[in-house]
Amino acid sequence: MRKGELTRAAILDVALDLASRDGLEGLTIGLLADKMNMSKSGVFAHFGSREDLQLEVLKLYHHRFEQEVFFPSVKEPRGIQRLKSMFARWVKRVSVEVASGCIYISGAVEYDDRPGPIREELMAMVGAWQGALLRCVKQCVECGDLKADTDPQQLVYEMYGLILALHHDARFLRIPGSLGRAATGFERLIETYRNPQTPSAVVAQQ
Amino acid sequence: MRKGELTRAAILDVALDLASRDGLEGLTIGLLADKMNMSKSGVFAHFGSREDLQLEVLKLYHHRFEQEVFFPSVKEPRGIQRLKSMFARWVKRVSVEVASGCIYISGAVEYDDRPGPIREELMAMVGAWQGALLRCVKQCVECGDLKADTDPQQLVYEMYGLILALHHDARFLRIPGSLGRAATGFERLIETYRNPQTPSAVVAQQ
DNA sequence: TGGATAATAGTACGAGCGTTCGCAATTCTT
DNA sequence: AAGAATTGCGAACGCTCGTACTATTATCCA
Repeated sequence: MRKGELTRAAILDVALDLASRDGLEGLTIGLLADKMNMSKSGVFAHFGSREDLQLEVLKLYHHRFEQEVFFPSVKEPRGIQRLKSMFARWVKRVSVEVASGCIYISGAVEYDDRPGPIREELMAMVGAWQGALLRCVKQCVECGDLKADTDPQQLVYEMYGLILALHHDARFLRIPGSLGRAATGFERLIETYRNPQTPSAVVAQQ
Repeated sequence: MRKGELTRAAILDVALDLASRDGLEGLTIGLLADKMNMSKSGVFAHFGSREDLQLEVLKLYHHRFEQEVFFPSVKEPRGIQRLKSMFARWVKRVSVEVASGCIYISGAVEYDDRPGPIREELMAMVGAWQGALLRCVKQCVECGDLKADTDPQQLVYEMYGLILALHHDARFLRIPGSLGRAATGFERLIETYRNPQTPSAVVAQQ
């Protein structure tokens, strides 16, 4: 690996930290150069433009999210167990991000009315994650873990709400115990949609 | 009313629009002056600083929120009816803000890690609203509309999550039908916590 | 090890930011 | 209507931003 690629990776790593804290839109080349003990132009040269830098940071974040949340969960068997794993890892990740900030969430606010490639990329990523959740819920219905009349979109919507509330209450309002409330909310959610004819689901409930 | 106060109010009105769209941090005096067909210094003179302007915008938003959501709801009789009114008006307000943006929500992301008077003010306002919801839920428990073992904080948490998800899915992802999902989620929520020994609550359900 | 190539620093530019200040124009008051 | 007070404009300041260009230094490969 050449030196250039190495420093580029190091820059992106620091940039992800900064963007998590201040938002993608708050990410600035000057501050990034300071943190890297480099000149502005030295940092800039690794990316064609600030927007390219932001896109790379976004991709890096997505990659880490997949690595920490998605991939370990799809190793779990289909059904409620996998869904629980997805949510648990998601909560864990966000609860860590309570200190650093979640780019999917802050990005959703920053780019809800700012067209361009970053918005497109962000929408695609968040959409992909919601899509993965949706597929998992549908599998839960198919295999009988959840009621047949379950509305998958509705369930995903409410799961997302629990995570957003966690981010809001824990990171912004600094209310203690938010993590437990997310977990409690999820359990109640699952309980509502659980198929009473499948006691095996109860057993699978660790 | 003197002319100065009149233009000041007009400026704040436009500023609220801009801040809803671009966030409080994205609110800029130059753009505001353009929209007002005034000079930058002319606009600036009405406020001691940009931060003061932002604080005034925040207060104006809070006032409108109270006017549209809170005050009409406290006229409803205590209990589940008032809670339903609060949520319904809240949803209605946010669904309008899907086009313009909600400052409570965008502000929570913008100022989750930015200390200062704006964060303090914002936290106080959001805290006050959550406090009002909390009191209302407690009254629901006291008057028997909701189960005695209801955790009020938990219920408020989940209500907030439904609203955040609405803002996220409708404004950022532009998913149709999100409004209905918020309503459905709330109904399920109430159903879970409803006191089965109080059929009167079912009657009150419009 | 020497020459080609890549990586970084330095400087400068134009734009936009919040803010200051002095002056002109308008509005209010009596 | 005249004087006083308020209101708004225009220009300028210092700052930071992203970006372009040039020169110097470090790294890679034969």
